[in-house]
Amino acid sequence: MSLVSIEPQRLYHRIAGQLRGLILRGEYAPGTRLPPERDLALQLGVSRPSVREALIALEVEGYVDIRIGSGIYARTPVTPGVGAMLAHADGPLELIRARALIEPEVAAQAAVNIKRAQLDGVAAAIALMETDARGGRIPTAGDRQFHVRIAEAAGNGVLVSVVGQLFDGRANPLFVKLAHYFENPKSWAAAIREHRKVLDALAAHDADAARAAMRSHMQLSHKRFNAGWPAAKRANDAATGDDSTASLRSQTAYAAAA
Amino acid sequence: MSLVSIEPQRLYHRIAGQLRGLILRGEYAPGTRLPPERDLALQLGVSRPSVREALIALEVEGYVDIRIGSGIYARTPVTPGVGAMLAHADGPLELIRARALIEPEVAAQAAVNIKRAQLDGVAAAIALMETDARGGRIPTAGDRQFHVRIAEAAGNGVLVSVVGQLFDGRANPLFVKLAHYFENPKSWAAAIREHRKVLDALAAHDADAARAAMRSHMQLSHKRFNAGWPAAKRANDAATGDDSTASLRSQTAYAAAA
DNA sequence: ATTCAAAATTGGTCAGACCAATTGACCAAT
DNA sequence: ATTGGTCAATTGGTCTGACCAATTTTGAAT
Repeated sequence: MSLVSIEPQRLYHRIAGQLRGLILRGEYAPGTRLPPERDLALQLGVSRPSVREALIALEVEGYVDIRIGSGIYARTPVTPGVGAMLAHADGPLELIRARALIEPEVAAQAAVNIKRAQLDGVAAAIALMETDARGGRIPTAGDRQFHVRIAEAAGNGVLVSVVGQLFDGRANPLFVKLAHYFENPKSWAAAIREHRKVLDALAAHDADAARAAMRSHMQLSHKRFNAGWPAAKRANDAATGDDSTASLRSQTAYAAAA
Repeated sequence: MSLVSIEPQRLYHRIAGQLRGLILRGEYAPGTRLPPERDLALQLGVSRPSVREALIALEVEGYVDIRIGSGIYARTPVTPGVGAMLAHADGPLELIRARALIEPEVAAQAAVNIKRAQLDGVAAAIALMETDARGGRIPTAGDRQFHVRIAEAAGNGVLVSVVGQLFDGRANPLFVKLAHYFENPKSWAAAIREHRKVLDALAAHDADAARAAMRSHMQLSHKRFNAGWPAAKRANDAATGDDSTASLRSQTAYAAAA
């Protein structure tokens, strides 16, 4: 069951990925206007309908506002509840520790309930990560799908919501700005390997194995982030001219924006 | 301020709305295939690009899976957001089941980290419940304190937020309206007894015992609610003049509002 | 300097075409 | 009978080019 179907990348998805990255990275700051559809198509070397499809996806996700006759405006998506969570949060590491506590139990529950179609859905999420990673893109979409679909398989909508919200904690500016210290082809490859272990346990309906695999994945994730954290923290402090309270301030800024 | 700026409904939005309704209403059951894009365009009297834009929006929202060369398949939508957590008929029960999965782990973590002052805080929360209950008041405040303070003792702000949000699910109208079917002096006395068991385990820094005690509390809570549920459901249906399809309708209503 | 209508810009929609992946029918070889 | 391959039909993916509608900008008239 380590074989997963390959999922062809549709153009709109890749375009949306690029633009989403630019927005999260601040190249298109919230409120600013993006280039016109026609220019984007030209710059990206694709047709205007493809750009439009990507923009509609981003609009649904809340990353842009589209105003007829005026233009496309960047936005930072507001996921309900996340702001409140991160108001207390001490950064990405705390977020991951919380997930490390919750998601293994979710996976264990999912292992019991999961249906064939849901298993395929999880496999597809991993496949999406692979194609994105192989294409040099950050496979966040597939990563989110993986975790959320497992929560769905657990058969509890509340858990789906919680897992989704926790994942979306990545949208936190501090997290995003420092992401490239942790996210690289090697770390993503490791994450994909760990995901596959979870999938195997789910396929075997082995709750204990699923719990262990997910816990391992979270702990290794924590380790990866932790390794890059000091450097990232230094860079962040230097960039903001701030001292040790950097994380607190940017948290406040986020809460105010939300 | 009864004037509201009219947002020009873009075509793809209206198309997506129709299709979303059909999927939620079961006309396109999950897993079944929708008509080809070309047919949809014909039936709706719009162009194929517009249909495609609608489908991409629905795909991002999770209502359909699009498979190249094969077709468009309806999917059971994911319901994000805290408010959406309780959009199901067995909302309160599902909420408790989610807490039963998460909070035992939180308690186990808290047992390891908890400090003397925090222990006193948890004890105070139980005391508050007692005085409220003895005075004939509903001891929700102390109940919330109990659960949130344990999360605080776990030393993770994200968990504090999650536990708090889940507890506040009680604020849901459906939950509130039916609460008096489950909440009575006897059930509160039982809850207080169970809380005290958790407190003992925390004081002993016994993670396993804390996990077990919290799990037991949640399971018994679930049992109490479950026992009163049929009667509550009947009363609710009668009050709303509804029949057995109440749950389905309220789901649809929610989705339409969102 | 202000006003306001024309022009330019920009998103919204459409039509038709061709490509690519999937599917199913049919046939040949084992 | 089963397996494997081929081919045509189906279906989604993308592109080109065009025109419409709303907004913004421009610039002339006042």
